[in-house]
Amino acid sequence: MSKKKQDLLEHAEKLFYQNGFHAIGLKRIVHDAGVALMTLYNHFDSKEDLILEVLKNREKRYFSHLNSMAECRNTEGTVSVALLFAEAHIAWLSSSGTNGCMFLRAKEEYALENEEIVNQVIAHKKSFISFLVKQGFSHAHSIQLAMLFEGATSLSEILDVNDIAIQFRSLIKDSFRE
Amino acid sequence: MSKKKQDLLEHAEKLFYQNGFHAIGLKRIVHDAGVALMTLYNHFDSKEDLILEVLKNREKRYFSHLNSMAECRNTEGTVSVALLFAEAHIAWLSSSGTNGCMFLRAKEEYALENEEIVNQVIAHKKSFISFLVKQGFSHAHSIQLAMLFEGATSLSEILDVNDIAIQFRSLIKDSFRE
DNA sequence: ATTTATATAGAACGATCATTATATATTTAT
DNA sequence: ATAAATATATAATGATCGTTCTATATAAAT
Repeated sequence: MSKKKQDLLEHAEKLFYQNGFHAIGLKRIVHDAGVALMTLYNHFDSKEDLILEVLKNREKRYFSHLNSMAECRNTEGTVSVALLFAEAHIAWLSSSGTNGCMFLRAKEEYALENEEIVNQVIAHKKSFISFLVKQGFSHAHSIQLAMLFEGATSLSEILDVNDIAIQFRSLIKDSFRE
Repeated sequence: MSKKKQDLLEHAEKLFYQNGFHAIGLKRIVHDAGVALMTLYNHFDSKEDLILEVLKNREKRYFSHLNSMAECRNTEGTVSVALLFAEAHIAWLSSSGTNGCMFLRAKEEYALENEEIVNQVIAHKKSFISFLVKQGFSHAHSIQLAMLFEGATSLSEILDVNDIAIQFRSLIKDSFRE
């Protein structure tokens, strides 16, 4: 991929996450990326196309992050594995910032405006649940884990991530004990 | 309160929730409320002031909703009480729509733009946790409950609320059993 | 070296944004 | 009935929005 395109994706992701999608203009994105406005339109059809690609990029990175954790999985047992992914998610939250889930925010902002964005976010969340099922969790347990993950993400906007991590682990131990 | 003002608050809340705060213009709000633009500025200092009042209004309604549930609390015991509030929250989600938590969305959109909005949302979430503590839950359990509530709200954007309710109750039973 | 592709700055487009001004009307209170 | 308060429609403000056009410059490929 072109370096300019990569710069655009990176700065767009950061700005969208910190300010929201409607709140940030393309002028600001190209300025921060150090790129001309026409270069953006050379790589992306529209702002909403840029948003779609930003989300695809972020999804790929998030799953890579989880998978890299799953690899060093020397332990079996539902609790341990769930705790493993919980730590991975907490680590993601710590480095990602405290502005909620970017996917859900995109869906919320474009709920009535862009069906493609909405569908892509729904697909992402469903494939996250599928990912958990593939890891050996039951469907019910996967939904429960997903709920806990979303809850941790939201609450990290209000409370310290370390305090959340403690209760996060505690909830998992109680719900997944064998 | 003036009826015009109430109409404005109601339509603003609905439009903000469905479209986002930056995405919706004041023209659209006054049009839907059947009111002149200057009437809005007669009742509110600015768009962001309107947002603050919408959130205050919603917070009042949400806590009223929870309290009306707490009143018909003929049962004691941590699990039963937690389940009671869980049902109240599920009922709120069912009637509120599936676009996430309006408070967090406001905080996210104005994170770098309006400190007052951010602080009001943080205060709201903290007073929700305080509410739980007042209901007799430990601090740790209150944070856990808050996390579950937020998770249910987020996940209701993706899955059917009834399916969520099942796992929601299951998580509470596991974590709050005496 | 010449062609082809990509990036540049800057202006223009039409639209919409929040906000203010103006001047007329309607409602409410005394 | 008279005065005060509130609501109305409309337009203007200056700014910003996403997108397109133009014309020049840089870079890559043949």
